[in-house]
Amino acid sequence: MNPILEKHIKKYIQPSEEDISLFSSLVTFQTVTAKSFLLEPGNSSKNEFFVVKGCLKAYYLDSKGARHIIQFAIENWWVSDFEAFYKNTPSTLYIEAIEDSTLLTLSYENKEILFLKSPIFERYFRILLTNAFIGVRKRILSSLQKDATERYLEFCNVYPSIEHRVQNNHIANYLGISPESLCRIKRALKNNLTN
Amino acid sequence: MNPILEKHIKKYIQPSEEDISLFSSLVTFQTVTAKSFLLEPGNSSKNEFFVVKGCLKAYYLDSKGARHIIQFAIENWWVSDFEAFYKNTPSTLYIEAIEDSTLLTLSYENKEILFLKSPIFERYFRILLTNAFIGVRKRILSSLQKDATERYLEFCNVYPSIEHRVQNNHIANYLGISPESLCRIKRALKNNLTN
DNA sequence: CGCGACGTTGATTTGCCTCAACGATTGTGG
DNA sequence: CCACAATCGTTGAGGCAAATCAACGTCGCG
Repeated sequence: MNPILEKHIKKYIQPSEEDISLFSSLVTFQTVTAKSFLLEPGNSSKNEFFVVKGCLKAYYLDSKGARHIIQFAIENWWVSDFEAFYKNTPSTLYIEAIEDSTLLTLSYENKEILFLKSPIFERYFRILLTNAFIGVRKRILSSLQKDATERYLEFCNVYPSIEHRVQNNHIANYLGISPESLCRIKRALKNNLTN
Repeated sequence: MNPILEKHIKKYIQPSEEDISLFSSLVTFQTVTAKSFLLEPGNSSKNEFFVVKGCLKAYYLDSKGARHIIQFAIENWWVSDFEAFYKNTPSTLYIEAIEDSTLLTLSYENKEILFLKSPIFERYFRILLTNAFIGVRKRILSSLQKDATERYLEFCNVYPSIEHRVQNNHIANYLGISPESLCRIKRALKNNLTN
């Protein structure tokens, strides 16, 4: 078993040796270069990815072709197309590597096998999902009640390490503002610091 | 077991008779009048509520005292303060009945007992959470990429029944716009239809 | 070296908020 | 059951934050 994932699992549940080796046998190790696609609409492979090292982005294209980044994934994050994964609907999500990355891949079929043989992992994924849900709820609240500057500062707090790893227009896209606005926000903040 | 909840459960999993009667023994039946509070900050009782009949709203008050409705709950919805429920942090959420409602209440302690004795319900709640997560993600996308008119139309599609059950300013609050704006949006839409 | 992608800056426009006033509807006590 | 208050919905005027449009500088790369 990959030690990073094992450590992550043991933060939430206490699996037996057998549980761990079962999980280990069901995931596959993978290294990808920057700009590789792990998921594209039309590609029907249903996988969840655990980021051991590197950085990914998950985004949708809307009906006008505009891109909307919904999530970044760095070390210790799981990322997948939840909707396609659980609802058997065609995927509309792109998952793309921003940096050269090493990943563990868990297929839909293997996840079902995992749950059947070691139901303790239902709990693991339920807890992760709860945390993700709480985080997304917070993001809704801030998108509704906070202005762009506040949201940018919040982003910097939540993802201090990402801030220098992804380009400006990706962050602007995630925050739902234009790259020009983000640029002006950064300038205003810098001026405030030096005055 | 309440037939409405039993039907809801059986949409997602196949529990045994014993599972169902265990669940039934762990929830309590409750009727409340409109404007009753089911959860308030400071009230440390940790419960999840299943709406058998009626309508609730869940909202936060921010540091400036402004209210932000994060969720409506009607028939067949579960509602709770996820954050307090799972993280043992003090609750900052209000859950309030909009209509006279009948509810089933599941306490934190009983939910843990439920999971211990009938782990199949881990799966039930994991699936519900996944669906909720997908819904909240969609809401983020629309709050970031769509204007107020589009968000209102989306709301009407997602909650056609709620639209006439809750007052205008609640819907505006949920959408993150002012009641005045929502009023103007409705007028503009009506004019478009008649022209 | 030259091309393309990205970041920066300014000018203008736009969507929505805030404030204020007034009409409609609901709820309540006499 | 009516009268009045309180709450909610509607409309207009003015202001602000952020988008859009356009231009230019900079950096990395074939």
